[in-house]
Amino acid sequence: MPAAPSWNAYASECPTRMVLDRIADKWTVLILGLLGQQPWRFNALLRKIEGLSQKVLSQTLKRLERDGLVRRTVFPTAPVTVEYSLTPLGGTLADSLASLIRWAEENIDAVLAAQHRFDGQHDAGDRPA
Amino acid sequence: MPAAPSWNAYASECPTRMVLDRIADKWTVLILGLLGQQPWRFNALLRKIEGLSQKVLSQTLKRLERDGLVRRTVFPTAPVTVEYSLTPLGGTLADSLASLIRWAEENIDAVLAAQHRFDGQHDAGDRPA
DNA sequence: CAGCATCCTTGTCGATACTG
DNA sequence: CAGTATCGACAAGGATGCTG
Repeated sequence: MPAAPSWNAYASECPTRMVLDRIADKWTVLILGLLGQQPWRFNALLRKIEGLSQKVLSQTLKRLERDGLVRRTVFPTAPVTVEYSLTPLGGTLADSLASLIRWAEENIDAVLAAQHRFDGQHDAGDRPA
Repeated sequence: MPAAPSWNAYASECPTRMVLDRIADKWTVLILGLLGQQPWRFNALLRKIEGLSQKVLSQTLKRLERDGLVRRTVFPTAPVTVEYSLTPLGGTLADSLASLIRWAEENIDAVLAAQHRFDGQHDAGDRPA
């Protein structure tokens, strides 16, 4: 059934909501962004993505594996080596997410400028120091 | 300065992180997804996006306005009418986000199937009932 | 190396009530 | 209609320590 089942992400009980909630996540975007380039080992991801804890990395990878987006490959070396890579399904998503990262990096200047303008007018009430 | 300042979203203190954190948000994706089609009024958005509370909608819209992605237009009718629309900057992002929603709606079947397979093998330990 | 288990601190969000 | 204010519940996330 490649047909359009007309899922609707705007309906609260729609399963797409769950998926959207998962992929619309800062860490997921960054992780899949890296996996889109090449396979990575656990600790390599951890070092690459600053501010990410093992706990969250572990959780997120497990979820992504369960969702069929990431493949976990264990090499029976000593000590054990584990490699994470994209599945074909994950590959179709990684492109969209990479474009998000690119957007952020390309438009951060404009966003920062907009924030300054906004804070100048609406005299700072709730902004972080 | 259209040049590449080499921002890096993988550095924890990089401002792009903040932006990424904001746009990689379920509600932001859904909201900008709608605004990409046409302008919307506050309560219309609220009704359209099931499960979204006024508080979160209000917060999110304010942030998006501050980031220069959304324009808030007040019409001096009685009672006052407020319309939310995309700025040009927001427009460049809305396309990427719309593709995320589309991905979710198109691939939800594959994800659901993967979850079943996974849960069958790794005997359910942490899944929600 | 690649994790899991635990504690405990945040903040995020939903529900409710009130204002211009 | 378009919000703001307050409260309380819940869960995500960081820090730490331990395992195969």
